[in-house]
Order: sequence, then structure tokens, then C-alpha cells
Amino acid sequence: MPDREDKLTRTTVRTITDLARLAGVSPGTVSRALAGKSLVNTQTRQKIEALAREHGFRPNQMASGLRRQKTGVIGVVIPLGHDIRQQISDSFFMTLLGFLADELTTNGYDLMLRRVVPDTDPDWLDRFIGSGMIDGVIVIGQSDQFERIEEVADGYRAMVVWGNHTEGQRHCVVGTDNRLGGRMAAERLIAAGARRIAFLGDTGPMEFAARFAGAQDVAARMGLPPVLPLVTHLSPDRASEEIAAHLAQHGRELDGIFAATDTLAALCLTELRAQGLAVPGDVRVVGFDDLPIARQTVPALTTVRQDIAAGAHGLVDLLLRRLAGESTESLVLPPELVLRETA
Amino acid sequence: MPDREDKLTRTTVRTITDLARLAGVSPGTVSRALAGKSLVNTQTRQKIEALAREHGFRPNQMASGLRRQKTGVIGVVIPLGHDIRQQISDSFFMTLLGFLADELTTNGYDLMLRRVVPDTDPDWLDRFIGSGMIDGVIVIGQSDQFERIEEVADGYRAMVVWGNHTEGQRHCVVGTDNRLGGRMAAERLIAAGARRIAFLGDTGPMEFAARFAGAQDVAARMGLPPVLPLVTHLSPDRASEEIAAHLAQHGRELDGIFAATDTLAALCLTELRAQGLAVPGDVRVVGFDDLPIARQTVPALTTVRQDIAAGAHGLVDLLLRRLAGESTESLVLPPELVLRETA
DNA sequence: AGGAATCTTGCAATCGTTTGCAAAAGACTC
DNA sequence: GAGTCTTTTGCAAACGATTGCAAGATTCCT
Repeated sequence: MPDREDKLTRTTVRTITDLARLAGVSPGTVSRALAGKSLVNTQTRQKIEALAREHGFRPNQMASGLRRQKTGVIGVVIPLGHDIRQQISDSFFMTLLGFLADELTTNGYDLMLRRVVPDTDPDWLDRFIGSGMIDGVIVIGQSDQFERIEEVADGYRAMVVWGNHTEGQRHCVVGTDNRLGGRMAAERLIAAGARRIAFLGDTGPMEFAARFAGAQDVAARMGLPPVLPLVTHLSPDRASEEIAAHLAQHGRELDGIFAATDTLAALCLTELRAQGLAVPGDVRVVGFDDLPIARQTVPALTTVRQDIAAGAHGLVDLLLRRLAGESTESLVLPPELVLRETA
Repeated sequence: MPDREDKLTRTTVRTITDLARLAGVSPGTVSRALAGKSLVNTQTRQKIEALAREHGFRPNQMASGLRRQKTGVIGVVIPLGHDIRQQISDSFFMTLLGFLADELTTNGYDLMLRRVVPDTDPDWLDRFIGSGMIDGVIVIGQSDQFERIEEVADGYRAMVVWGNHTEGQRHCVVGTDNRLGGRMAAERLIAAGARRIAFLGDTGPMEFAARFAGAQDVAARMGLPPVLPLVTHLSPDRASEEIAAHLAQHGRELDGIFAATDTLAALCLTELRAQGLAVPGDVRVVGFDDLPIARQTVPALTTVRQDIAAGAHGLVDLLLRRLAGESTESLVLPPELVLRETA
């Protein structure tokens, strides 16, 4: 086991100073060599690099961060609204998070994830920003914290938010055009023969409210009765019964359901079947998101697609631009209707 | 807008020294007051706390971390094996991540997420650990990096891994008893009438290999033909066609399928239907994980449940113990068969 | 060869907090 | 009122890397 032996006898080199001693130069030179600055003699640099590699030396990021006043870390924060349990496993957010991790890594940043409960911690955003641990922050979902975010945005530039765009808002946001998406959903339901439409989900969060409003737009324009809001929680366990109850009460009078998310739509399909309602025969259904599950429901779910990868890309791109001092406009992504079998 | 005005005229207090000047004490005292140490006079402390609150002061974590040699951050790293695209949105990992975030937050830690590709970056683990940014690391999934992890474990204690337990391994691991789970799955398939069983998924990763082996155990014990491995990728897009191809070739000779994950099982159900095979009439199916989707397939999926919440709790608990200097055993969680309609 | 120009390097201050040590200030005892 | 204990505080040295400045080494030119 020569390797083990080696490790023990070899002087352990933790700091740049250790390495400097070994190389017979000053710490400053080592720092410059490792940073790839041009001011170091090529031979010196190579010698230092070799030593560093040999001893597996890595500069301490904390110290470096402190001195340079930047950390190379981007904070990603998920504010949990009322419905705490939901978002923990929400496929949409999690998928977005995955893409974000990719994008940030590609750009040389690390990702610090924080889930916060604004209700119990009103200071959530300032605290994260003020911690000195992150160079910028991406907020995933406005939840019910629109105002708080606006306030912070006035004094802090390195922030981009995933969510809904509202006319005249001050924080930089990336998100799908939810209202348009809502319109597309309603139009499709109507085109498929629906006349009495319901919206399934929570109309509280801004994004959902916008989807609902979009559907409402269309119903009004077409002279149909107003869209009926069927309010549910978003976590699958609670939503199931709620959906069942809603359907028991209103199922027979409805012929179209626009679900706020694919997850809810899938649950709804299950319940519809349980209650003996045919899809799309008796009731048409349209979801939102186009998560993988949309392809696997029976029948396959017609839904409004959000381009998650593009969203993640936009978030990171805008944030980096802002870090570089640019001021950026919000980015509104177009939704896309994906026709399958439920409407 | 009195608030804005206020913010501008108020001297901005970023450092502990600023605050000290304001309070008329030394920086050291401020530090002690904010840290809640008992050595400060109560009145002094209150005065300092009041000022800190008023000016929204937060100590710089970088500086604090550097000085105290601990960061309050736990690294979570997801090594991506060959099948890079898969894990990005893999529900299982993402759900685990959500629970981890909860557990860590509860214990006062932040979470730094890193996705790495060991193939292109052999140094992935050392680099993360050596960065000085994290107090400990949780590795999600051994991927094909078992050896690398073992090596690191010899010299670094603050690490816990989610994955499969192997007799005599040196790193601390938390995970489901995959082999037992595999046995349970096969036993159920057989009890439901299957005789010719296939394993659907990648047998490369250790966890899956163990599940496969478990099924194999049972087939052998019962004197049935060996379990047929149907190898697929794990990302839904690629897996779909692969499953279709497998079924086209072997579908008629099989009467039981054990899928490595629920995601694959769900895809498989879709394909089975497409090819006109009845479930569970012609073919019985059992999945693994018990993700939310298992409840929503048609027919609903019988599956082997992993307790993700318990897993996350175990990972964090063991890691904290190790940080405290304890040495800990690995934790093997029992799987649980969830009977639904596919077997 | 002398002097200017260019490269390399070392020195020391700095980032913002924490903490051991010792001084200062009270509180108490006899 | 002097001496002993406690509290409270300030001082200054860390933590480990970066960087402006200036000195030392080279090279180049005339």
C-alpha cells in the first residue's frame, strides 16, 4: 500500500504558505501562480503547479472569498407559502433546480440551496443576501412574497426571480406567460367541446392566479359562464380528497377542467375515472407544465408546456449579467400547447 | 416614503466594527454580544442587539467561517454516472434532496449542492471537501464511484453516502436493503402467478445490481428460470423506445416484470398497453421506490417502497454525529412491499 | 559599460470575525 | 480601606488568500 504510506510521510500542505515554503517562494507568488496571472515566471509557475498537484492542494475558498469579496456561490431560495408540504417534492421546482445546478456549474458557480418559510421568518431574503456567503440570489417562486421581494430589489441588484411578470414591477423576473397559457388552455377546452369550465388548484399564488385569469378572459370573450374555481392544496395527499369532493359536487355539471399543474391534472384523471366520468367524452382536461407524467396518464394529458430548461438558462444568464453591472429586463417565456388525448 | 429616506441618511453598518463604533464598544464585545455568550453585560448586549436589529446588521459568514474553521454548510453532491441526463430530474433523488434540505435547515446548516461528472473530473470529491467551504459532505448515490469514495473515506470522516451497503465497506452509508427489496418484488410476482421474470433497468449501478440479485435469489430458490435482464437507460425519453424494443422481442414469453424504478415501471405499463398485453392478466409488474406516480398509473402500481424521509433523516443524523466525533455504523433501511393492482 | 525598460518576486496590509489574555471596574470580605 | 473575587471589556493576534507597491533581477539599447 505505497499510497497510504506516502500520504503519511508527506508533509501535509493545507495553506498557500505551506506550499510556498515547499517551493521556496513567497505566498504571494504561489497565489499568483495558482490564479494563472501572467506575472509569474513560467518555470516558477510550473514548479508550483506540480507541487500543488502532487500534494492535492486546494486554496481555501473562505479565505479567498473574504479577501476578494466574492464567493463564487449563488444562492437559490425557495420560499414556502402556506402549503409547505407541496413544494418539497414538486416536480416542477425540482426539475428547474436541476437545470439551474447545471447552468450555474457551467458558469463556474456553486449553488447554495435554502428553503424558507416566510411566515415564520419575515427576514428570510435579507438574511440570505446579507450573509456574505453568496454573490447573488435566485428566488424560485414569488409565493405570497411579492412585496417583500420588491422592497429588496430596490436596494439589491444581484437578484433574479422565477415567477409571474406584473406590469410595472421592479424586480427582474423570468417566467412563463401564465395568463397567455391560461388562455390557450381554455381555448383548447372550448375547441374540444367544453362549455362549462372549472379551474382546479389554488388561485392564491400569482402564477396560478394569472392562469386562472387567462382562462377567465376566454370564457368571458366567448360568452360562456365564468370559470368555476375549485380550490385545492397542491400536495398530492391532500389534493386527492379535495378533488374527489369537488367532483362529487360539481362533476356532472362540468365538461372541461383546466388544472393548475400536471400533478393536479393527473390526480384529477384518476378521480374522474373513479367517479365514472369519461375523458375526454364527458369531461375534457388540460394541465400545465408538461412534466414527464403528462405523457403517462391514461389518457395522455393535453397540457400547456413551460420550457423549464430555457427558464433556468434565462435565470442564470440574467443574473450573471446583473453581476457584471448590466441592468436587465424581465424575461417572459411563451407557453406552448401540447395536444394529447384529454382535450 | 420615510423609509427610503431613513435608509439613506442612516450610516450604513456592514461590519461588526461599524456597529461597535455606533455602540461605543469594541468589536470584540459586539461579537460576543451577538454570539450570545454570557460574558457580556446584559445592558450592553441589549443595546448592541437593538442597534443590530435597527440597522439590519448580519455578521459576515465568510469571515466568521474563516476564523472559526467551520462554515455551517453541508455539501450535497450528486455524482452523475454514464447516464447524465437521467438524474437531473430523477424524482427519487430530487425528493431525497428536498427532505435533506429540510433536515439540514432544522439543524442549522445550509446546503451546498453540486452535481459532478466523475468521468470528466476524477477529482470531484476531494475538490469539494478540500474547498474549505463545507463542514461535511453527503454523497447522493455511489454511481460507479465506489472505490473513489472508499479511498476518501479513509482520510475524511465527515462524509455519509446514500447508496447500497456492501459487506466490509469502509464508508458510512445509508440506504434501503436493495437485495431484500428485490426478493420481495420477485416473491410478489411469483405469488401473483409469474414464472418467467425479467428485470427492467440498468444493472450497472450497485443499488440496481442488488435489486436484480435479490430477484435472482428468489428465482433460483424457487427453481424458476433465471431472471432476464432487460437493460435500459433511465431517462424517460431514451427508456421508452428501449422498453418497447425489449417488449417486442420478449414480451410474449414473459409473465412478470420487476422494474428497477417506478419511473421505468410506469413507462413499461404504457408500453405494455400499447402492445396489447394485459396487466396483471398477461404480465405482472412490480416497481421500486413508491414515488407518487405509483399511485396514479393505470392499473395502480404494486411497488417496493423506500422510506425517503427516513433516509434523509438518517443521512443528516449520522453526519452530525460524525461531525461531533462519534464513529457511526451504516444504516440499512427496510423496504416495504406496497400492494396495488399490477401484481 | 551605463542606463532605461521589462519581468519577477517579496513585503505587508487587508478582507471581517473570533478569542486568549490581561487590564479595568465593580462587588465583597474582613 | 486594603485585598481578593468576579464581571466586563479592550487589545491584538489569528484564520488563509489576495494584491498594490516597491525592490531586485534581467534584458535590451545606444
